[in-house]
Amino acid sequence: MAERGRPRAFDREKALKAALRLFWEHGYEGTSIAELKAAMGINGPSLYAAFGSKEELCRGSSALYEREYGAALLAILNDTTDARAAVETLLAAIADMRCEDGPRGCLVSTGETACGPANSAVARHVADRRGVLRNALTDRLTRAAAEGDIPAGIDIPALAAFYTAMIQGLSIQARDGADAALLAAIIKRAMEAWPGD
Amino acid sequence: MAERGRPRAFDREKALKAALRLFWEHGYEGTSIAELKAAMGINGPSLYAAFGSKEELCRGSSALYEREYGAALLAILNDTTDARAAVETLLAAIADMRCEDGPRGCLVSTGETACGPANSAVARHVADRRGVLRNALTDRLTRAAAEGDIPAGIDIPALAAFYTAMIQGLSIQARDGADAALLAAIIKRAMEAWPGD
DNA sequence: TCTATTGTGTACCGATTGATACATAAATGG
DNA sequence: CCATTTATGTATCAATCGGTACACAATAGA
Repeated sequence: MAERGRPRAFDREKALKAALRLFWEHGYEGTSIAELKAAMGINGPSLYAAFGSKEELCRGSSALYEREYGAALLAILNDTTDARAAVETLLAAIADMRCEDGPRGCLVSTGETACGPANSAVARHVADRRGVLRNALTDRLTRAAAEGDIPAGIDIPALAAFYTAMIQGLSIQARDGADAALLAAIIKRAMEAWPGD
Repeated sequence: MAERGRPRAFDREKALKAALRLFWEHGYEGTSIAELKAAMGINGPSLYAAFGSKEELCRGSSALYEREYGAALLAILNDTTDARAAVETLLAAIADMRCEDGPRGCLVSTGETACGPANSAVARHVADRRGVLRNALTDRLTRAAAEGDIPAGIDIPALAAFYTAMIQGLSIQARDGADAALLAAIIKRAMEAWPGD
């Protein structure tokens, strides 16, 4: 059974991608519906019919971001055999993140750290995603400790928070335009803090 | 010769402080003139007569921030004899930053990383301030290398960028509500990356 | 007191914000 | 064909945005 009614004239995924790009570059409050409509190539009613509201559109973009960018980060973290290499490769991937030819750095790590009272729900959502990334790091490092990749007696949550902070700092500096060599040097230095080296 | 005309009925510095608090907590785009007027306890014409525009008010708040908060950070950095202690104390001060009972973390380090096209000048201004902090770190570490506090052959700009990234990560996590003990543990870990340890 | 100067309070400006009403177009199922 | 369902395009909504016109109040110098 196919879909009833007039078919949608635009590609939902492509439109979502255009929205993601705008939110990534300008933030939630810095992106207007007018700009979204233009970039997505659709008009108001189509946007609201397909996505509900600006906030729901943002959550949809966030979900797309997780699929298209976040998942790869978690895969690096979890699938790299050596824990140290996993973290180092993760940091390198963060430094290399970019939305097409647009904004650099991790959207979640720097996103909506401050916003107006009316949009606090969006800020909380992004902050929660930062928590997810930190939890993933914590889990991976806990596993590393169990596997002997990290010496006993190391404060794992603190170590995870440290590398989370690195991700956030790298993302800000990437967004500010730091060149790849500098980011690589930062990562090299960050790995000097790896326990037991 | 005293001032002519009707005297101002509000304390300019106090009003600026109230504005700073709002910008710190909600960011430039997340703060409306209506909220500023309410918090500053003045009406539109008084605000515009005294401060010019929202953007100029923000720059004024930024200048106040530098005097009230930034200067102390630079003092720690430059006046602490031992370079390692200077950096460690600086990081601790960042972790401890707070606007009264309001937002935590360094305003500049996390501020306006994304904003709408209309406000890009403000974003550039804040990004420039991040550059100032990084330059101050670079200068201090260059001095440390010259004084022998840091071994020869260390990439000083990279080391400065690393600790700048730490400041940014600490600021984000402080803003997100991380407790002081965790931030202290992050700093302890960050100092493990100090060259030559 | 008179004039000049500056700040305050009200009331309002055009523009933009996020979001819709309504008529019409395009598809499916019968 | 018709009825139903869904999408599009135009035109617009009330609310809020940053910013001001204007009348009046309060000071200083003459």
